[in-house]
Amino acid sequence: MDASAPQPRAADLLAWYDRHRRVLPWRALPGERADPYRVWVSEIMLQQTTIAAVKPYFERFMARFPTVEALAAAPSESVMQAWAGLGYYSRARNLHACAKAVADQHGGRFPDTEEGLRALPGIGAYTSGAVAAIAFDRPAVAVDGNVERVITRLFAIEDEMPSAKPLIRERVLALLAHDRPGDFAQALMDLGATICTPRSPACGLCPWREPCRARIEGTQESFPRKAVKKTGKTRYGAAFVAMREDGAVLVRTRPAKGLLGGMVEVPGSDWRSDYELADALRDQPVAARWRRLMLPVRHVFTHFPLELTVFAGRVPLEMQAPEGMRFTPFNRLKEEAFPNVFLKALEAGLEELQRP
DNA sequence: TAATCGTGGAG
DNA sequence: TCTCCAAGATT
Repeated sequence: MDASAPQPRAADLLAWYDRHRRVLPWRALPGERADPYRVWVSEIMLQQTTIAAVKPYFERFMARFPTVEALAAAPSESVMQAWAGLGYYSRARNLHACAKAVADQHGGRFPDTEEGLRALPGIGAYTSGAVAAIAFDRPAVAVDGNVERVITRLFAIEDEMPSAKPLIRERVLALLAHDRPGDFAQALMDLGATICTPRSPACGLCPWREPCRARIEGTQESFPRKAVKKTGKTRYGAAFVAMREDGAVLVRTRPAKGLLGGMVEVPGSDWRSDYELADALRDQPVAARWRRLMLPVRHVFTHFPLELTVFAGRVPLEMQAPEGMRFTPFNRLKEEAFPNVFLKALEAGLEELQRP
């Protein structure tokens, strides 16, 4: 052990935070009280999602659903549409369920303890701690990817993720600034996001550069330790863009659970690694003279890549939508809760139909 | 414990 | 082009 290395102190982190804290739409200014509703919505949106991607969604969401009561009273289609494009759609379903629980069972006020928050849908170990600390200034720890990186470097924790999680929590709890728990939680995340970055961390600017074991040993970028994860096999499928003579397009809503659950799609086949394109017409939603697009739509999900072959066709005005499907007027397509993969397919299909 | 679950940007 | 990964939760 190197006896000359000092122990990390929360006070040094907070002093850095007071000078360098980021200004964010959901974050209260110094001295202001945080709004639990805004904090909660932001924390759900920020799960596995970058700040840059969240910002426009957050602003639109707040304008559309200003309070937890407004969100609870909204139809689910409206909530899913507001979330469309942001990904991980179970978050939106759980968010809506959580708003209803808060409105109906908690009088419109969020529980102000980690345990109370943890019992709500979509709120797990991280988010319960984050909301408790940030919105209610409770002495709770919020361990996200930033904190995992900062702490594993600070103490040179060799255990692979996610096995190291209990030890990380323990270390954060020992460091916690009990006089400023909310600021401490946000400071730890700001440090990870701006200084203690995954690659090329700015150790020279870090308030914890002296006590950091990894920096002392020169192994910063090797933390946190984690196993390499392998990507799944490519899946293939067909999607059909059927446009009626008046411009309306055939769509349907996906089942509530599973991949892209509760979102809207253009009809298509299952997605399988052994899908045979030669049999694609078996999967057509309605009979039509389909034009097959030469360039497939490529899309990458977390656990597998997808290649979607798009078929585009015109159908007569009197065509009835099959059971479970509907025609959406062209000028209302933008109001449908399409995930990006189906926006890509739709765009490709519509472009094809414009050609002579 | 290990899968599942989106998307876009950075290097 | 490819890999990583971003304020994770659920099953």
